[in-house]
Amino acid sequence: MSKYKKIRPTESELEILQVLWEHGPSTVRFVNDQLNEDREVGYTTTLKLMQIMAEKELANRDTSQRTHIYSPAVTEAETQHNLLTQFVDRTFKGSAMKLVMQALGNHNASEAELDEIKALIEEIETKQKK
Amino acid sequence: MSKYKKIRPTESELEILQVLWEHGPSTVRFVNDQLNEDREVGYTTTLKLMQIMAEKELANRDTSQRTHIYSPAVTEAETQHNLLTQFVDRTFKGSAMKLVMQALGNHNASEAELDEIKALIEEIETKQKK
DNA sequence: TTGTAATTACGAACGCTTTCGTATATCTTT
DNA sequence: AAAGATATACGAAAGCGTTCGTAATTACAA
Repeated sequence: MSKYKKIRPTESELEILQVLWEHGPSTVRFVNDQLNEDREVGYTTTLKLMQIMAEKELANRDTSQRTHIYSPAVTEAETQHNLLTQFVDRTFKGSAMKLVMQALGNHNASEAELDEIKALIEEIETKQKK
Repeated sequence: MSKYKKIRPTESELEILQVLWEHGPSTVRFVNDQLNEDREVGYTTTLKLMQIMAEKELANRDTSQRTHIYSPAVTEAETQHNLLTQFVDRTFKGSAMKLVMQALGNHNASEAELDEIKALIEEIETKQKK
């Protein structure tokens, strides 16, 4: 886990990050349009949030043009990992296994997905054998 | 899933619930003492939170004595399930599998735990076969 | 009984996130 | 060039959770 940084985007920031992760570098206008497919958000609201995200270094912005371009400054994987760790600590008192059991038990998993998990378990076991 | 209710305890409320789940019906004094083993919290702070929790019906309180007794009004399992669902929606866009993969990949799992998961997968597969 | 301790009740303040109104600048269109 | 559209900047307010001071009440002890 390369550099240490506690990435803790808020709920709104996470929504925006998800747009950036999915679509790559984007304008405020574009992000706002995406958000508005789910719920109504004012343009300046999104703008403000993205400006804050730039300050916090959750996003980078290119201000060379009049219309600024924002890109994610954190990866989806590391953010998910951080949020997950935090969530597990809080809700499951640190027991990731309890969480996995809950998740597996409560959500419908396809055969393919279960196979994926089995493969992952195999892999972990192989590593541990050494 | 018996009654529908969106259980969304805040972080502080969750801490208190965890004390109630672990120790059963408790006084504010007791809960506050427990919390103070981890971090400093004022007595009236805890009191206030627990009063709010009673209002929100996250906890029940018995006011028949001068010193009120609080008990959890929600179970640990259903609360974890709700928080997990919400978290998965937010952070993994609803893909519980992605979450499981992250959790499995990033945390050290013992052989026994992996066996447990394999057993659970077996069980799910058997059910689906039908 | 009088004072001390413990408990509940209440309200206010603080911090953080979110929302948005308004001002200003820049581009586009006519 | 003027008008309208679009962008950023800024500040303030609203909402929510958390914290705590203070008052009022009840129990206990001297």
